[in-house]
Amino acid sequence: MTLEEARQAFVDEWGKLGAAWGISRTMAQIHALLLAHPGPMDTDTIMEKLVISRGNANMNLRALMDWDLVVKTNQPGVRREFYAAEKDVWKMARAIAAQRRKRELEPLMRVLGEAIAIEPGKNDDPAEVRDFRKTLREIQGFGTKAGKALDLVQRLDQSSFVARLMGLLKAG
Amino acid sequence: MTLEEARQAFVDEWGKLGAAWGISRTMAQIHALLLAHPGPMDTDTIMEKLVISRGNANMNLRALMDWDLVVKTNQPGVRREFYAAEKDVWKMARAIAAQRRKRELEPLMRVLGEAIAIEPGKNDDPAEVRDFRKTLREIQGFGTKAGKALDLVQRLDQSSFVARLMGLLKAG
DNA sequence: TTGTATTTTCAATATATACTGAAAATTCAG
DNA sequence: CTGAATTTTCAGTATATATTGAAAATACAA
Repeated sequence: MTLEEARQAFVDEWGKLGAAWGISRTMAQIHALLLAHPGPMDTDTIMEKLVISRGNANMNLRALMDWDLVVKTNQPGVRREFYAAEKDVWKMARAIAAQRRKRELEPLMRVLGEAIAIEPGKNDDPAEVRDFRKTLREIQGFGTKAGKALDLVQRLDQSSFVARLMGLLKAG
Repeated sequence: MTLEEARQAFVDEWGKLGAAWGISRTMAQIHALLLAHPGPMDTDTIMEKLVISRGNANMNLRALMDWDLVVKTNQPGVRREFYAAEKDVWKMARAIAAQRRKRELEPLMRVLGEAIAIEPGKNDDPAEVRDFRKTLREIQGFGTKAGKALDLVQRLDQSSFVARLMGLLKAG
C-alpha cells in the first residue's frame, strides 16, 4: 500500500463514516483529504483529487467552514484561496459537538419541553398523558445530562478531560 | 396543545433528529410513535398514524428490531403481531451505542490500522508519510478512547455511570 | 479604473434513497 | 391439511438529495 492508496482508503472510509452521521459523503471526503495532507490545498487540487465539480467543491468547503472544521488561508503572492483542516482531533471533536448541540439537541429539548407542558383536552386519557409525559421526561433528563457533558467538553482541554474520563472508566 | 398534537410534535422532531443522525426519517418516526404510546401497536395502526404503506412500515420495523430498539410482542388470541419500543432511555442509548460501534467505529479503526501500516513507496516523501501517520494515529487514539468509553457504557447501569460522570464533570 | 483570475450562485440534471402496492410466502386456527 | 389472515419481498416509481456547469458576482493586480 503506497501513501496515495492509504490516503484514498482513508478518504473513502471517512466519507462512509460521514454519511452514516448525516454529513454528506463529499463533505466528509474533502475533510479527509485535507486531514491526510500536510499543507493547505486549493479548490482545483481538491476538484482533481476527488473528481468533483467546482460548485460542489465550493459548497462543501463552505459547509466545512460553517462547522469550524476547515479554515481558509492565503499564500503570499498567490491569488487563489487555500483550505486547511483543523488537525487537532480534540478541537475537531469539540467543533462537531458544539454544532450538533446547537442544531439537534437544542431543538429537541425545546419540543420536549412544549410536549410535556400540554394542557390535555378533556378527551385525553389521563393515564396516557401520564405515560407520555413520563417517557418524554426521561428523554429530557438524558438530554440535559448530555448537554452538560457537552458543555464540559467545550471548556476542558483534551488531556485533563481524557485523563479524568479514563480514570473514571477504569474505576467503573 | 392536545395529547395528539404533542405526540405529533414529538414524532416530527424525533424524525428530524434521526435524519440528522443517518437514520431514515420514517424509521425514527415509527420509533417515536411507539415511544409516545403506552402499549404495543400493530402494523395497521402505524400505517394509519404515519400515512405510510405496509411495505414501508414492515421494512422500518425490521430495521428497528435490528437495532434492538423495538421488539415484537403477541397478544393472546390475536394473530397480528404487535410492536413495542424499549422505553428505558439508558437501554436505548446502549443499544444505539453498541450498533454504531460495530457499524462505524470498528471499520474505521481497521482502515486506520491498515493506512498507518503502509510500506511507503520510494517515491513517497518521508515527511509526508510521517505527517499522515501522525494525523491518523491521533484519530486512532481518539477512536480507542471512544471505544473504551462505549465498552463501559455497555457494562455499567445508568445510575452508577451517570453519577460518576456527573461527579467528574462538576470536578472538572 | 480595467481586465482577468477566482469564487459564488443556482437552475437544470443526475443520482441515491425511500416508498408503494401487489404478488408471493408464511403462519396458524379450525 | 385448508384457507384466510398476516407478513414479507421487491420491481417499479416517487421523492429527496447531491452534483454539475456555466453565468454572475467578486476580488485584486496593474
